[in-house]
Amino acid sequence: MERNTRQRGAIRRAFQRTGRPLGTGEVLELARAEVGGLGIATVYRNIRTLADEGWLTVVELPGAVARYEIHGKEHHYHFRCRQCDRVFEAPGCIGSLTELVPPGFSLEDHELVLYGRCAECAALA
Amino acid sequence: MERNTRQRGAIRRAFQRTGRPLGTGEVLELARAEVGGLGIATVYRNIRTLADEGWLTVVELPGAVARYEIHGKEHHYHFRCRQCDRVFEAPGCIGSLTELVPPGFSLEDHELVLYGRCAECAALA
DNA sequence: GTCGTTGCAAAGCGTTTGCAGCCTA
DNA sequence: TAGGCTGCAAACGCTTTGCAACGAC
Repeated sequence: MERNTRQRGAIRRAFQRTGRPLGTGEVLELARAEVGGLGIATVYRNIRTLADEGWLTVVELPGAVARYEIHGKEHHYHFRCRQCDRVFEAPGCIGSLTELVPPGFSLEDHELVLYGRCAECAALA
Repeated sequence: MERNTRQRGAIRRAFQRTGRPLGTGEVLELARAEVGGLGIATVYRNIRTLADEGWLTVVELPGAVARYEIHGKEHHYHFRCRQCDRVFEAPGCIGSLTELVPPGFSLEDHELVLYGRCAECAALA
């Protein structure tokens, strides 16, 4: 049976507070503000547990380490900042993709990744 | 100045002969057929060199190791078959994406990955 | 002969696992 | 009290780097 430890609570709150996909390093940093001696192995184990139980969704982007976000959000894409390397959500949905699908292929899903500068980094440049 | 070694030649030919994206392990295996003692570090270094000079293009897909293919293709997206796990090219380009970009963000590039069944697997199902 | 290149081994880096002790239920 | 959970450190797999020897030009 699953237990509610201080560590698991801190990790959950890290996702709830930021509202964007987080990598393990970001989770460790955020959750350590609450639980000082938190170890990276605990972050990995809890992320896996939370993903297995459906509380988290894995966000895999090309050439990047896996990130995770709370499951059950509206349809959205992801925007990856080339400067700070953070990932943000980009709500919305593009139209028909059928003209892109080769003949005979059956389309089930799609993932769109936007690259550029986030508002923070764009303002600094 | 760049030199034409047996190792580099074998690695180039591995790509030319197969005509599809290859990972480092596949390159090592194929090129070792020509150059027995070929080391994995040499494969990595040559792939980087060939990519830097524009002879290779990096193909990165979510949750997969990087692959490389000979440069010079038209603009295209990638279609990944969930059944046979092969990756295909999907020529074309979607229209405006500006309505997806959050306020203050600056869009530089985008990538679209389609998931589903390729013609071959769809026909079998 | 120069100096780019190679193979080996060691070092990184992100992730997983073994283990003894801790703590939630 | 039982056994899930934690932190530490070592193990992992993949990639990069240091280094002395090699070989293309």
